[in-house]
Amino acid sequence: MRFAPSPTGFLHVGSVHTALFTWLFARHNKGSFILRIEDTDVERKVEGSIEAIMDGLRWLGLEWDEGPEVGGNYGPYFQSQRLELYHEAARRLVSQGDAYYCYCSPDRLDEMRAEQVRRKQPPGYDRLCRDLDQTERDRMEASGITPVVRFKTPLEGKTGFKDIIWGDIEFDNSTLDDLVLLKSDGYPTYHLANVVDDHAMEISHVIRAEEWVSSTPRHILLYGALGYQPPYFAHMPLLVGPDRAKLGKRHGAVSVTEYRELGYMPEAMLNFLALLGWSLDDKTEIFSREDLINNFSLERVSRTAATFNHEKLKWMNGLYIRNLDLDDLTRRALPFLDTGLPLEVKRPLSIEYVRQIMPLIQERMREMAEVTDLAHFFFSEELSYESELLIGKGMNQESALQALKVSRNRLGEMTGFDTESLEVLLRPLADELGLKTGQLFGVLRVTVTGRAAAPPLFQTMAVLGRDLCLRRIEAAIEKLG
RNA sequence: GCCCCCAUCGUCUAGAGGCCUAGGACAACAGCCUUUCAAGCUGUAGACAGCGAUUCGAAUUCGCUUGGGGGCACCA
Repeated sequence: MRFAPSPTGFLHVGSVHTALFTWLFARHNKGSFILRIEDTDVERKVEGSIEAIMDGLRWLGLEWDEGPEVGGNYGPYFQSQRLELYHEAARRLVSQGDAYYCYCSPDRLDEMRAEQVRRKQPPGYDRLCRDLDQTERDRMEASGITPVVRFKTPLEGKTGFKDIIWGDIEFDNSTLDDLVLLKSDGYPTYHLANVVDDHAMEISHVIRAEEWVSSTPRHILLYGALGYQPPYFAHMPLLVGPDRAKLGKRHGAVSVTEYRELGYMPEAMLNFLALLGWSLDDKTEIFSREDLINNFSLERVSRTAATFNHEKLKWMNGLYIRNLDLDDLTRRALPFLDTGLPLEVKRPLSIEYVRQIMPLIQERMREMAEVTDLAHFFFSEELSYESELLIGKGMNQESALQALKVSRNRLGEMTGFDTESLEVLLRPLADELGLKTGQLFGVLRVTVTGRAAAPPLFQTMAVLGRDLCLRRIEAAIEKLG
C-alpha cells in the first residue's frame, strides 16, 4: 500500500485521514506502507512541504516502511526522479497505437472548453490531433511545438471496476476524453505516473479519497494498455466542512501542524480521524493505535462523507489528556508553558513546580495550549482583575475587606501551609466572619488567582505557597481600600 | 450541462427483513456532586428525506422524486 501526497503545501488532515487508513490496512495485513512523493507539478511545488509531510506523519506515528529517508527496493520514491520510466511507458503506448502526440495550444484548449460550456456540452478534448498523419505531425514538429502525449481512449464500450468500499462502478468510455499522459515540460500527469509507479512498486491496494473515483476508469484503461494487472481500489469517504463541501482552508484549521501547535495529542488525532468513516461497532470509540490496527478493515468503511467535527476532537483530546500520568503530562505541557507564558516569567521553568500544578488543571484542559491560560497565575507575580470581582454575592466592600484582613492574619500565623491545614483553618473562619463558605472562598479565590473560575482553592493556595498568597491578599486589600 | 456516487438525531455513527416503540458518542438542556470552574454520575430532548413497489412484516430490497457531494486541466 502506498500514501502518495504531492508536496504542494502543508499536510492536510484529509490527507492524514487517507494516510491513516492506508497505514492501518497495511499494518493489519502485515503489508508494507510506502511513502511516495508525487512531485510532478513543477508549478505547484512548495519549498519545505516534503519536510512538513514527513514531520507530520512521524509526529502521528505513521511510520513508512519504504520511502524518502528510509529507502527500499522500489526507489527512488520521488516521481521527479523516475521520469525515464514514464517516458518509456509513453513511448510504448504511442508505438502501440494507444497514445498519440497532441499539438494543441493551451489557448486553443481553453477556447474549446469555454465554447463547450457555453453550448452546455460536457467539456473535454475534441481529439483534433488523434488521427494526425505523419506529414501533419512533421509540419507541427517543424514549427517548434513540443507536443503532449494523450491517451487514445476507446470510443465505445464500458469500463468498470469493483471498489472494495463502493462496490461495482461502471463508466461509458464515450464519456471519457483523451487525457494527457505526458506534459510538454516532460513531466507525467498524475494518471500516468501513478499507474506506472503503482505497478512498478507492486502496490496491491490503492486507497485514496473519493475524488478519484471518476478517474479510476482511465487508470483501469491505462493498466490494460500497458499490459498490467490493476490493483484493488478502495475509495474513502471525503472529509467535509460544516457546509458539507470538501474540507478546505475556509473551514478553519486543516493542517496537522496547526493541531500540533494547539496541543492536540497524536493519539487523540488518530483516534478521532479513525472514527470518521469507520467504526467497529455501536459503542467502542476509544482506540489505541494497537486496537485500531487489530480491528481495522476496509469492509467497515462507510461511503458517506464525514463532517470534521472540531468539538468532538476537542473533547477526545481532553479525554486523552486526563488519562495521562503526571510525568507524561508534565513533559508534554512544559514546551507549551515555555512558549506561552509571558517573557517576565523566569526561565527555565521549574519542572517540580509544574509537576505540582498539573494535577490542578489536568481535567480542565482540552487543548494542551490552554495550559498557559489555565496556569498563568501560578507564574505571574502581578494579577490583573477588576476589584468588583472580589465582592461576592451578598457581600459588600466592607465584609470583603474584613474577610481579607482576618484571613491574612490567620494565614500568617499558620504553622503548615498544606491543603488540609488550610481547610481546617478556613472552613470555620467563614462562620466566624458570618459568611457562607462559598463567599469566603470566593473572595480568596479571586484574590489568589485573579479569576472567579479556578482549580480548588486549598490545593491552589498550597501550591502557590504562603508568601505569594499573603502578597496577593495585601494587593487585594489595597485594591479594595 | 454531462458522468459517477451518497442519503439514520445538529454532528460522528450502530443497524446487512422481524432483536428497532431505532442503540452509542460529541454538542444542547436539566439534575446530582460541589468552595467556583471543570471532571464525574443520572436524566431529557433529538433521526430512518419523500412517494410508490415487493413482503405476513422494511431504516434495512427495488423504482421514482427530492436533496447533497465528487469529477469533467499540460493539478494532484
